[in-house]
Amino acid sequence: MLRIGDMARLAGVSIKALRFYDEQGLLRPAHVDPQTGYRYYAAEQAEALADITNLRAIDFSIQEIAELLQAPGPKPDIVAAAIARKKDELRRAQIALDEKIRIADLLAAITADVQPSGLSALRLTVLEDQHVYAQTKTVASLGDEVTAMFEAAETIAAEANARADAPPFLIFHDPPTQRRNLKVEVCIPLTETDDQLAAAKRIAGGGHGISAVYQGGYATTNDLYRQMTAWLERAGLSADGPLREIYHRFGAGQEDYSLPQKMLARWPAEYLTELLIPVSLPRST
Amino acid sequence: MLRIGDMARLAGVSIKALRFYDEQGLLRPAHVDPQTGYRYYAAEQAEALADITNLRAIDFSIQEIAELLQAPGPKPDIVAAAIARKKDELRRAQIALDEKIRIADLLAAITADVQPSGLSALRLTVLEDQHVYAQTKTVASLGDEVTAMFEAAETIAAEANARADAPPFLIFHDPPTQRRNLKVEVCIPLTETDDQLAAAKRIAGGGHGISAVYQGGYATTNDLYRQMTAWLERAGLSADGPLREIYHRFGAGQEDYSLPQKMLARWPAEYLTELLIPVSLPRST
DNA sequence: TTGCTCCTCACGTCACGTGAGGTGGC
DNA sequence: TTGCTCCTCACGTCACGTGAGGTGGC
Repeated sequence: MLRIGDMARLAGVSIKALRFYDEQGLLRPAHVDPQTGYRYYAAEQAEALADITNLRAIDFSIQEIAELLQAPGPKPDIVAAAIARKKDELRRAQIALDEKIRIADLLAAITADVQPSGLSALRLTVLEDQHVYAQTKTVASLGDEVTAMFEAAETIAAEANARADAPPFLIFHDPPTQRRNLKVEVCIPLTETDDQLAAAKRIAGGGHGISAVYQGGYATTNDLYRQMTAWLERAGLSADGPLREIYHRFGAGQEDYSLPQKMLARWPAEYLTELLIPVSLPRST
Repeated sequence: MLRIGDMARLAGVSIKALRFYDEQGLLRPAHVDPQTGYRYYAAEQAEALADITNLRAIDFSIQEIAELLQAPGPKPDIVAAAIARKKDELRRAQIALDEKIRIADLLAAITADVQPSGLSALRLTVLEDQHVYAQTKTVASLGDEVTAMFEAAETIAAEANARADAPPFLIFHDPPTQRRNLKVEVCIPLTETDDQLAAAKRIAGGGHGISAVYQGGYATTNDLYRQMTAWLERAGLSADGPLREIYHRFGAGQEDYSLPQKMLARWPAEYLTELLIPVSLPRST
């Protein structure tokens, strides 16, 4: 019989870890002295412990190991399948890590330029899947024509009772700096389940964007957009999709629909608008 | 002024996160209503929050961010340097992950063969740096000659008062299955600081090994060794260095030295011996 | 007025590490 | 006998998430 310290040294784990495995029921000592509480392990238990440390080395959790070792059926097959699944998990973690390194590069590139911390104002955004009601149109100019599109779209979404609790947005298929005849797409977020509406569609996420928020009327959109693209350019990055303008707080007619209070502003000074430029992450370096 | 929910939506964080940042002093609301405790944020605070979320996205801890934002000096430089350091950290994490995937492959390969869980008996070991007193010699056969080498080595280490609290081991520069004239190296672990002893040296770690522990006399060494190499071979792996036999519990003369009780056994049946075969991890797949 | 938003506790997470304070074993 | 080993609490970790139970605001 081995005392806990012997077992720990033999297996290269801490005494605390062995006590923890005992407590969790993962590896009970072969014998516990009822007087002293001393744990005694059989030499053969080193094998069970090896199972545990081997699996811990590839990020199996204690619970996963417990389930694995209790599972009925042929052990080697079950363990092999579990390792294969874990490997997939590790690969996904690797992809996530790689993405983080590329984001670090992106942030580093931006830092050089933007004030005051170097990062402020620009926020990295992860684009999510979205269900929207969408209408695309080439408008002579921004303004009333776009407002009318939003009013109509909100009304339709409200009638279908499918509006989600998220801000509407505008996709600029032409840059906003192009004053005349720009193709724009009005988008109203819908609850995920709805697919009754004809113009409902899904915008696939997965990518990243750089966004900035500003307060006030829409007169500043163009300036900010120009500044953002200048920053991106100097950072060696470029847009990877059309600009989105997201209306977090805005003025609305609400004749045939109504919006939650939090989205509404009485005066342009209270508008809250986000400009979002999709970007692709730099190559890993 | 924005309420906590508005701020959260705008920045893509949870309300709970904002309360936590407040509590941690990372981002205090511009105003807190003394009556209700309601937190109100200024729209400009969205920029400070963007800093936080940007840095969180690349695994900065809350504390790191707090230190970074408080640090004196030119922000963009400080932030850029911190991002560079974090990138190194992420790279190291990536290397560690890659290693785990390769270990998963190694374990999967072994699983197919070994009973009962498929992993038992074989334990993955990470080789550490070690300081040892070492003597190499070609012995006619294993047995008394090796024992004498250990006795002499223990005595010398004891005289130098440099013995570390770790088991002695033998390196087989020839396979143990070669019965006659094998080159072996006797190693006694030393405390790290000692370099007075002439035959003291450092064994560099960093690699991995596969090890198995057995109880009893040394007659079984060869059998187990053969079994282990057979397992490795069938798993498509091969040894990447000489076999080590590590004596966790053994018989010793102790004439001119003495060892801690835990290392000693009275009879061969109580011996505890580990066989360790260095292996290189499979290529990442 | 009625939901909706916000508030403050309090607890859970994960696999142990770090003491504190005390006893058993060779 | 004296260290050495072991024991059991109790608390900390990290960045929030998940309620519970209650109040403010439009």
